[in-house]
Amino acid sequence: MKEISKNNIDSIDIKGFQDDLLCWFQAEQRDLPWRKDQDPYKVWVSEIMLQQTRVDTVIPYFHRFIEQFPTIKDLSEAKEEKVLKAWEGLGYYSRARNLQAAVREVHEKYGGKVPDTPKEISSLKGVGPYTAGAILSIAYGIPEPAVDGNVMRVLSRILSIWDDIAKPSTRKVFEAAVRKLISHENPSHFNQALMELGALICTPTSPSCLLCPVREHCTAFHEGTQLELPIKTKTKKQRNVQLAAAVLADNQGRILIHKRPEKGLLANLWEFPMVEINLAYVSEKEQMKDAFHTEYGAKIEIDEMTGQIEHVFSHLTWNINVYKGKIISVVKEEADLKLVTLEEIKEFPFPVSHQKMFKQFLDSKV
DNA sequence: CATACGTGGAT
DNA sequence: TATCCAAGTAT
Repeated sequence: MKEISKNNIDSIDIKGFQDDLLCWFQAEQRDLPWRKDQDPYKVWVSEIMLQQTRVDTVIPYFHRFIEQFPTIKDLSEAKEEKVLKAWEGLGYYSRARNLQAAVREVHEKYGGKVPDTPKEISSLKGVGPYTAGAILSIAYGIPEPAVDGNVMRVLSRILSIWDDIAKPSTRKVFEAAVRKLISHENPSHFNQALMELGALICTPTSPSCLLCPVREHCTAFHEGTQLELPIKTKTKKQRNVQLAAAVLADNQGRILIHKRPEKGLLANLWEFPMVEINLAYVSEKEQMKDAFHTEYGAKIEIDEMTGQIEHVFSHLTWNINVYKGKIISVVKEEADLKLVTLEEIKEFPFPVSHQKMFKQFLDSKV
């Protein structure tokens, strides 16, 4: 059935395809803040923020980030905590830390100029095949593929490519296709147009084929297979973790916060102390007092539960029972543990789940 | 290669 | 409500 369709890369009218695509992009492209100029730094920041993240979500973050860190030098010299605070709520926080590390490398090793070769730019932390191609093409006009989810969806339909786009190896198939199709006159607009088409017209569930500028070049449109493509296998389901957290105050009303480890989930963000709960055990409050003593060296008193938080990540779910309590003593006063006032707490980067937790705590006081 | 890594919006 | 997702990368 599917074998009937050839991958039409060799029969497609490449020049006609490029012209139709580029003409459409020229007329219909969205007015986005990172399209104001081609500053490689701003292109870079936008591409990192846009990884697995919607345009509408990114826009306000991009404005604030560029205002706070306008240049490579500014970001290089910033405290990591400030960078994470600027990233707070965007998710995938290693992006922010990798971006700063890479920007520092560019500042020191390349005199502040973002490198313009595939080899050099790909060696930077957080810059993978997609981002390397995006920066090279958009900022420097170099004809490199920038294959993201949009491009795979669009080209799977146009060229009738039935490979499973969930498999990492499949990206290479699309990169090879882009190398044949890309406009050498305008690689920047070509790559952006492919993505823009995926975002505006060639959407996952209901593509607007009748509005598509390249439908006459599209195998799927001719064969009516646009709703079957791309092929993407299911991901497996995630696990649950039961947790208990506590917003703990000392006798001056200061709150105890904890800095998460530098690797792994929500690395280097701050949180309210939290412990995993073992179901078949003594009461939750007793379990918490024990665990808080072991983990944080804190002697505490747990008062009432102020709420519950369910937080769904891409790969797991946190179910958190949130308590309020008092600090009797903190033995382990180290760098990852701080007592802060309600005013100071605003300066620290928290995951969204803990922002919600803090709101519940404030509400419970009135 | 498969899995970890966040979040909020769409259907 | 459940599922999938949105301009991916590191390990």
